[in-house]
Amino acid sequence: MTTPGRSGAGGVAPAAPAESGASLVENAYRALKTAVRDNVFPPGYQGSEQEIALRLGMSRTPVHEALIRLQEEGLVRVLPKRGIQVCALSPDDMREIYDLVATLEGRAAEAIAAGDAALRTRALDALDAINADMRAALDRDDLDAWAQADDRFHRALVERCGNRRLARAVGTVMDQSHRARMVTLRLRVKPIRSLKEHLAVTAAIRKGDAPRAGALARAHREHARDELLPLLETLGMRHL
Amino acid sequence: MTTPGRSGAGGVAPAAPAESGASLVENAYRALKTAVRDNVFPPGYQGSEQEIALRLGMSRTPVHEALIRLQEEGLVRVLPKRGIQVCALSPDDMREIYDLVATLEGRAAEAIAAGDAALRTRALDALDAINADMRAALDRDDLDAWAQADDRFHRALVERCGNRRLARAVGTVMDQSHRARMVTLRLRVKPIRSLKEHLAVTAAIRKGDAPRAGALARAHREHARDELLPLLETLGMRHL
DNA sequence: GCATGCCGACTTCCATGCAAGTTGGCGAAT
DNA sequence: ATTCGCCAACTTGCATGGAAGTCGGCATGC
Repeated sequence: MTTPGRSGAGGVAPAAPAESGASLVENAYRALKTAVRDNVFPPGYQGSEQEIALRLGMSRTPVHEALIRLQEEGLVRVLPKRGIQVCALSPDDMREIYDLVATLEGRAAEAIAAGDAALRTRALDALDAINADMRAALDRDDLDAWAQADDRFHRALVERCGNRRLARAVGTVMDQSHRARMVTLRLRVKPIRSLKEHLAVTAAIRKGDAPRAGALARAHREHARDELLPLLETLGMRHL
Repeated sequence: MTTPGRSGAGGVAPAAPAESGASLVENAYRALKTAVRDNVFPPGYQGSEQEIALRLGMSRTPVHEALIRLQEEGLVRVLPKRGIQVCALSPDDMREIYDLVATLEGRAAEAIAAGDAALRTRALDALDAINADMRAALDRDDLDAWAQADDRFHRALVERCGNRRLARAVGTVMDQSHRARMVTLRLRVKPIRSLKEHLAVTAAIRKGDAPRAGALARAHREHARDELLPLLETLGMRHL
């Protein structure tokens, strides 16, 4: 029941910030996606469409449609007549995700390095700025700012490679794993190595050395995976 | 308008083969996907949810929900209050798709070649059988059978690499481009080269030479792209 | 005590109605 | 002849109600 009386208490989305320009389905989609990403919904199952609709102040229909989209993206599962469930990720899922992302970001770095001057220049401008931000965050020991810069670096890589479908594919699995990354963020050692590897990738792109840029970007994600997976196994995190 | 009077004429799905075990949404989803894949719907825009619902013998709701899924997969676009549109693919879209598929199938071949003996053996059994079928199809000059074997080879590659998300990502873009591939199938020269390259990939996997298997699989798709794209440009196919 | 069958509360599924928005064409004014 | 404005027909967005399915708990039989 979850005390529907006090709807504004601390629920999934406080009566919806709503982004009033969009449709209700869009609002529901964003609110639910954010809620899953930020671990407002734990990985286990949660509630019914009715309950969510109540909390978001709308009817069941737009919630239902938003859930279809989220299911398509692998964030939730709709059990035929039993409610909805937030997908949990096993270590094997994380392996899949890192493998896929390593491959695609490798290709993205390759494509940028091999691209024409205009593409490369614009990408490098963005990457340099992000690298500077990351260095500043490291100097301040600001872990959250570091994580944000890290996200931006990887996103810039795939969004500027000239292949929107590749960027979308990466985005989908990154959404799936966002929650897990946040959980493990503070468990890891100080991520000084990341900046170095980002700089190396950037340098290879600047030189136009496509194979090297690709290999470095791929290796970077593989390092992260090799650091993360044993940690998960050790902590016995079967699903998160 | 498309003469809604003669509903049984030769429409999208002849009163639905229906797969009675599933839900209406699932039926609508499959019927529409098949219709788009098989070019029953031309790339331009088509009709309204109402019309489709009529043809499939159901209400608007399940059709609407199926369309949401198809939109998420990039097959159709729902224009806010104006109806639905089947997505057309530009040559640049085809470039994106081939680039993405080359990358992912390359990685899949690599993973299989580097995988443990059991994985490799099972994959090789499947690939060998498919290669035999393709050879037989070529000997019979059966282009349709060749295309089917080609599809099966590439699907086997990604479905047996041990990464379901990779397989799904490939499947999504292959669905998008299926129609275009069918259109161009008969324009190309006799695809004797494909079999050779498939055999080379298979051999590299058998030897456990992962880098080579990956490079060959990647090159195979790049060859197909280099053969297809100029053809599209020449024929002035801006969208299909 | 333990297994079994039934029932009620809960869920999604789907049909339908109304509201709101867009478009194309017709008529009137210039 | 041309342009502008309005209106009717069409579209999806969303709410709601009934139908069908699933599960947990309770009563009943052993």
